[in-house]
Amino acid sequence: MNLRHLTFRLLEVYVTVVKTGSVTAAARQLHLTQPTVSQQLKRLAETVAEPLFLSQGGRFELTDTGRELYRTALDVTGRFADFQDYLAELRGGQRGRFSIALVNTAQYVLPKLLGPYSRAFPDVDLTVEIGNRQQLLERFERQLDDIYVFSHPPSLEQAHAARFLRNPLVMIAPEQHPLAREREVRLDDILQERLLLREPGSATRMLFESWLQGQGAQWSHGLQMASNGAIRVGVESGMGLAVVSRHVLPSMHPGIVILPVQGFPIESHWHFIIRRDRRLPHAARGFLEYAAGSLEQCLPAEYLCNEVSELFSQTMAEPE
Amino acid sequence: MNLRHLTFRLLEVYVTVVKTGSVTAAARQLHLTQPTVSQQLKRLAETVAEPLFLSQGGRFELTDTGRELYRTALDVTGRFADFQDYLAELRGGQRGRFSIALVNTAQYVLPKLLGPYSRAFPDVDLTVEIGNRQQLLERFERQLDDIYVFSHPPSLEQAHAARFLRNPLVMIAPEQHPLAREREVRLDDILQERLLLREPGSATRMLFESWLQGQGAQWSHGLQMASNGAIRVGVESGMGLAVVSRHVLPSMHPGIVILPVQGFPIESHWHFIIRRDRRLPHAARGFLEYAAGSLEQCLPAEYLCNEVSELFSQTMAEPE
DNA sequence: ATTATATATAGATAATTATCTATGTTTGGA
DNA sequence: TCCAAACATAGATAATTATCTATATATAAT
Repeated sequence: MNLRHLTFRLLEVYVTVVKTGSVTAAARQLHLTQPTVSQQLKRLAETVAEPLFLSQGGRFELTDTGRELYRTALDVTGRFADFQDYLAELRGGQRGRFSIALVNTAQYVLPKLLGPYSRAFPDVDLTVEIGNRQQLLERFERQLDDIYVFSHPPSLEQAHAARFLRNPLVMIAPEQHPLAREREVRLDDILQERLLLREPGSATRMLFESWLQGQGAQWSHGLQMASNGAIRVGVESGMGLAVVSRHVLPSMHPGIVILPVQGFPIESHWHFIIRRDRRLPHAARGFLEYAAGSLEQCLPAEYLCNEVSELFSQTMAEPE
Repeated sequence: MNLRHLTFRLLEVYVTVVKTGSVTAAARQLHLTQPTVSQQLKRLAETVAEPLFLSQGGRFELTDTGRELYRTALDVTGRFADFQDYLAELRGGQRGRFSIALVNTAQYVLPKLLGPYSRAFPDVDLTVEIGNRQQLLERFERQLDDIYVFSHPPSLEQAHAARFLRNPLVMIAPEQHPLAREREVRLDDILQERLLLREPGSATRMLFESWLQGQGAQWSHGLQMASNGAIRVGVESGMGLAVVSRHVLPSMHPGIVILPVQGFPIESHWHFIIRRDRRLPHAARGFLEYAAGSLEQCLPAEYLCNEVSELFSQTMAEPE
């Protein structure tokens, strides 16, 4: 037999024999029969092609070679145990890396979850990608990320999705706006106003436009702005009205009011999305588990909609 | 597959692949075919149950797990290589231990060989046992030593033997002895003298007595002394004559003369003896090889009789 | 687009391992 | 001197490994 064919198991057996000082004891400890261990020893000695023990009978004593092999075996199995610890941590989601891609709007909220998570699992390397819906869809196509956050999941053929947070869209107006004090505002009352809109690839815009279409209405004047922050400031300084996620507004938002337009807020939800065909890193799974358990502590109760655990039942059910 | 069944060979393959950065190159280097290496990699990844590479196509990149495994594999195979170095040294006879048992008389000569040997191989642990023939025979029976030095080998059934040095027995007398100046002395002339003899178990005594018997003669007065040194001093101070190995006398030996008795010196040889049934430690073999090559440099030419290398042909011819 | 190169998959097989049960053989005590 | 405990040997078998040849597929460079 060649040294190459030496297995870790065999070294493990050898170490146990040396530690216990007895073949029979080692066999008991390893849940093997005594002859099995005897034969393993014999094979090991043949492999090394040097005697490892003196006195074949009764108790035995190590030769120098045996002692040297014992040292080697301890080092080697120990080093390997380290690697297995590494794997265990990895699998427990306490270590590793994953990437998560967010739609722009979600960046106002997700840090509240990601922050505590990162503090709890400092050995996980986390990459956060941000883009509008269009950009994210491209990343999704190219399988660049492990978890995506969309308000409307792409084709469920390829992905699993679970809602985790309400994302109400509200109509906002400057404080000085004539309708700012009304109890209720009808859509028709504002269709002539100027509306600040996100770019076409944006989810917020898509949602609003499809809602509008459902109402059979059409807006007259629009002005496109690339960021939610810019829109907020624009509204504040009287440039017009806008439809934004409720989360874009800080809890206190002087200078801006939410108009109680009929049919508003437009309800939508953010989802965690994972691809069916991509192996989910343990760390990513760990994050989702963390989210399932800690969403309540991290985010305001009024927006909660924790269905994250459904992801697990979906993925568990899948064939390997 | 279980991590236990992991072989060193597999790690070696993995390390080679990572080092060369290519399956094909690794295969060439290891004298394997490319599919073999591919499959080994696959098996390894299955064993670890984590992906080790990204991008199945073209060139690949290690994952974190792959890198960690690479580190582990390097450590482990490196540690194991150390052990193999140890084995190589052991087998080269540069390291290890053995014991050699000498008859009393040989202790006057063997240090001249053992000294240079020990300086040349400082990592060999050497034990030298000394006793008279009888004591050595007992050690031989109990298989306590690796090499024995006898003048007459015990049963060759059980042992291999090879002569390495002449051991002439001489008759010595005090300088003042009446026959000290004679050209030749007849045995009859001295049979009445007092003879200082070693104890019955001694080889020198046995040899001399059997020679005497061959001559049909018998000695009248004897006096037993336990050591060659004591005998030499005894003769020097006029206690009587003695038969000793020529090697017992220093090259200059004032106060003592060698009597030119008829039939003297009694010729005999020292042999290196090794048991057939006992595994010869590599270091012991190394010593014998050293002896075969360096006897000439270590011992006076007049006593040389280097047949040590015959031991090797004998042992080589033996079935395993 | 074509081709050359690198990698993956499939299918086969001899060698080896891991393990058992049953049965000898030593060896240290009672 | 005889026994019990520990170790070794033999023979058997299912699982696994190591390796091949032949073939398919993907990638990068003309």
